[in-house]
Amino acid sequence: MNRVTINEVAKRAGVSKSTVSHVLNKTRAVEEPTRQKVLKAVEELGYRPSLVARSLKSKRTNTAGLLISDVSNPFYPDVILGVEEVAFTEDYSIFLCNTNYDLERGLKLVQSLVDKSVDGIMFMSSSMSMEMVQEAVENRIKVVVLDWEESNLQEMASTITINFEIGIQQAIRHLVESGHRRIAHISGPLNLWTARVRKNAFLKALEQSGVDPSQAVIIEGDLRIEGGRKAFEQLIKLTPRPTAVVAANDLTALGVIWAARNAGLDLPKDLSVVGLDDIDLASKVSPSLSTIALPRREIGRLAMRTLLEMIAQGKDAEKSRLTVDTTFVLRQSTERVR
Amino acid sequence: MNRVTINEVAKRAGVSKSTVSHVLNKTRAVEEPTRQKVLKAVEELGYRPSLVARSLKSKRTNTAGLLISDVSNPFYPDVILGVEEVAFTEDYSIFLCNTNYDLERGLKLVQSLVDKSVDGIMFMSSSMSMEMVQEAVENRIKVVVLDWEESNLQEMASTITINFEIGIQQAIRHLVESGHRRIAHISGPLNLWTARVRKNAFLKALEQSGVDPSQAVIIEGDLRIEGGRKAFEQLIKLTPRPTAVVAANDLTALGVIWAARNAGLDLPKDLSVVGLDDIDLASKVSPSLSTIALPRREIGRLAMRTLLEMIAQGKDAEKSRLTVDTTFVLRQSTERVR
DNA sequence: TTGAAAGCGCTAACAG
DNA sequence: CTGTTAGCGCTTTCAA
Repeated sequence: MNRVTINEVAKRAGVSKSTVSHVLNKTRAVEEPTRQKVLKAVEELGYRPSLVARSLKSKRTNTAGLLISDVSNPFYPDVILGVEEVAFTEDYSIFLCNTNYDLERGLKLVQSLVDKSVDGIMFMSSSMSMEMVQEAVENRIKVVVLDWEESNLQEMASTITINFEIGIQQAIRHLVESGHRRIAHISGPLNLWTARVRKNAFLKALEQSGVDPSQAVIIEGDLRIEGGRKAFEQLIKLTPRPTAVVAANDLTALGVIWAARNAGLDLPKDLSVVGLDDIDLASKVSPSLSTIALPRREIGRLAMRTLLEMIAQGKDAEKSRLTVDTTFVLRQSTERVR
Repeated sequence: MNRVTINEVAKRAGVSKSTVSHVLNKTRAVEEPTRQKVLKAVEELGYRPSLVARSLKSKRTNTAGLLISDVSNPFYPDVILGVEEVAFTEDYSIFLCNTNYDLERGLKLVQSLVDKSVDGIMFMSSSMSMEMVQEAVENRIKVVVLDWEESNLQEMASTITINFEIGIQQAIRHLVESGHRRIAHISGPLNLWTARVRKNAFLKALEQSGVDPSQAVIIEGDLRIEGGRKAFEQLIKLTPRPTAVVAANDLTALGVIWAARNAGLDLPKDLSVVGLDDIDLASKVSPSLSTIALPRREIGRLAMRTLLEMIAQGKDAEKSRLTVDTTFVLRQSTERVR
């Protein structure tokens, strides 16, 4: 009734347990007859090696942590699927951790992953601190960080950077070509690095399209629907009112759209809205959302692949610098200004 | 640079490692001065016990698996949050596994969880097999199953059952009172137990509201948007055409709504649609979706709590039978028939 | 009140 | 080619 161990297999096969270990791991040559005896015993007893025992010895657990802000943020599910897709092929299991946008909670989660000796951690929460990364690295845990930058991060972790500039540029160019001049931006919380990056890309894109960025309206949101709603309340009071708004993510954009509709505006006639992320929903709401798409699933795959490479390299694994591009997707929430 | 072990702590504190272990786990009385020495050494060295070593001895890993169909199905994120909420308080980490609606993949994932000696598994995928449950139970792993029933499941696992009848009844009653008589149902794949349960609840509710269930139209969907679209294609061809449809889940309902809109129907005037799940989206699309709500987050909490109880009880833990209720939520996708 | 020592189930270096 | 043995880092008897 108890889990069968390597000893019982060895006994049944009439060999030593090291032989059993070796045939199972193909780690040294074994005479065919002996091999067969072992395999037979394994089969008959239904033996499955205990990974925790193996981990104690080998210092590898075949597990990795994935730290995200909040699964119910539609940005993440596809990323998770990408991670799992490659994890599965390598027999890795993924600990999913939601920081709930809370730094303290995030740190506790990381510590718990460290205690469990995961082989690596993918940091994808927007709430990040160097402390978390250090905690991992000091314990020889490989780290991949999505879309974050800090002076001394580079030497500790691989990074995946999202090139927002390119997609945002396309979006702004489209808006300007459609006659928009007063274009507002609803950013994420500006204490987040990634929010600042997007904001700066926005300003830069304005300039490149010949619009004076110093006049641009920036409203700080929270990357959620509610923030979009609130931002709209401010937006509506401005004179002259912006004719277009580029939000830091799709949820914010949807918040704007729904608030605008509640306020009796006719979208996109009265206001053009651009999101960012291209979550599933974006193509399905009405009006469908023009947005800046990013390859979420591919990001997940890349992150896990990168982690596996670092793990395979061991000790002083190289840190890779990856970049993924974004693209403007034109739908119905943007229109030529009248 | 290497992880510090209990031995180094013992040496530094000038005590035996068993003493260190005991003060850390408060598992036997220790003289205050000795205790302080140990604590000091722990502090100075930044010692953190290795959970994998501990697990090898104690047979508990403080990890659990959560098997779902697919994170990008909006039913799951809230459930996950509920699970994690209680897991976090007990220092449990959760392996998230997506079966992708694939039985074979599901079994492999379960085996991998078994190999990693998780303390428990929560089965919440719609693609289930007894083989998976057995695989877990045979290895003394505690099991909680959501919304599934099989003759011999009861003795192996705790179950959480969703009482669909109550919510579906409310929905049907509302439709009938609004004048609907030709009410169709788009079910999930009828090889799934839970799809059959909902279908039967639908038929029963019709009868209770005085509509002949033998005349009812049932179309099989796939619990996804695409299935809803396809079902609509069939629906539209029927004469007489149903005036209302109750879908097996919200995604299906949305598929119907969007297909109907594409086909030029005016909703809800031309067709009343009821979903099931009350995903976030339901309240936000237009027209907003009348639906049968279920307490997703609470389900997650309950599942994890149940699992923890079983784990705490050990050996012959009691299996609990829980039920959660559903409720009809009236929004704009249903209307009085004309 | 504390320590020594025997494992938990594996892997791998060493010997034969 | 195979077996013996020494750990991995803990917990927990058993003795002192």
